[in-house]
Amino acid sequence: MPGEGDLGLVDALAQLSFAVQGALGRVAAAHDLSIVQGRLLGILRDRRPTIKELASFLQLDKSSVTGLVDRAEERGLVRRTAAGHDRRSVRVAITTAGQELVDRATAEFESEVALLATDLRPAQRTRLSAIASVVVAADARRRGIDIFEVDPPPA
Amino acid sequence: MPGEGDLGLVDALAQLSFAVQGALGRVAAAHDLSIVQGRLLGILRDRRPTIKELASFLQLDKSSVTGLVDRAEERGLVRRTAAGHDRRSVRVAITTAGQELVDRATAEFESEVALLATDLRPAQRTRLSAIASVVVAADARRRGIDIFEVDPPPA
DNA sequence: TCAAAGTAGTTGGTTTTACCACCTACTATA
DNA sequence: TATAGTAGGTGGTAAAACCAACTACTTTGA
Repeated sequence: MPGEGDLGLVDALAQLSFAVQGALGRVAAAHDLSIVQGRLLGILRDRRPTIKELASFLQLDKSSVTGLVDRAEERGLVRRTAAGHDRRSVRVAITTAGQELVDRATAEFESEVALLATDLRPAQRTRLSAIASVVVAADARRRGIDIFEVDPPPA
Repeated sequence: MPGEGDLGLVDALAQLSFAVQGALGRVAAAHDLSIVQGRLLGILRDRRPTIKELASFLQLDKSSVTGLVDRAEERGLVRRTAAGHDRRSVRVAITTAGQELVDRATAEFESEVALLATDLRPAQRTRLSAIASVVVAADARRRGIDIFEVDPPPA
């Protein structure tokens, strides 16, 4: 039996996701990024995926990822590098400028999350983090994880 | 100290929001809606806001809401009605067709949430719902709630 | 009491970012 | 080695966001 002010799991999750996306959107906009562009940089912090892997992870059409990477590359945030032996394929890596940008944005997002969590007690934060991690893991597994190489040796 | 597989609050919230938005996006797309259009219908389930109130709640420019409502109205999901005495203003109401659509979509979204929550134990679901509700309430308060009339008498 | 200022909503123009269908270049298979 | 398949890109279209300017109405204050 949900307590006073409890929205129920379905509504609470939906509204929570809007609150978090709002925070992400504000932070991204402050750096002239869209949410998806910010997400791209976040992914590239510790990965060098191919276009196809990005498309699968971001749930976008590969031609959308082409455009996404194009725009980030024009701004010098990202670089296309040759992938191993398959000469059709490309790996996307973050540049120093991109790294700096995503670091700044991440710090700002941390402040936004702190604001969102102001009313939570420490134990609740810990629980939220743990439970959300389980949900995220379940979702990744269910979507057929497409876990790509992490931290391959820099070119 | 976060346990094994714990992403930390910041990452866990961000990724959770993407998982939930993905589910919302799939459900919306299955009914030829965007996420925002679905959100509009969700709001209208029990409210008759003005364009301005919608803009503030959805964090959109009012001209964007004009377009959003236009498209929904063209599909017969929504209706503009005269607001009280202020003849500049308009109240947006859901139609029967819109109601049916949002009911179907809501049911599908519930299944998606059930999938996301498969790995959670009952107590964890309860906690997630409660904690998320607190966060959502804090966010609404912080944004300067603009709570609009709920269930005003139908015209 | 009525002119000026303010507000709700729309219009028009622009931009961004998706999508799809198709194309090229390369790789794997029979 | 012809043929299938796959990675990525192109070109065209559409949705949805923004801003600035406009209309119609309401509020204010001299």
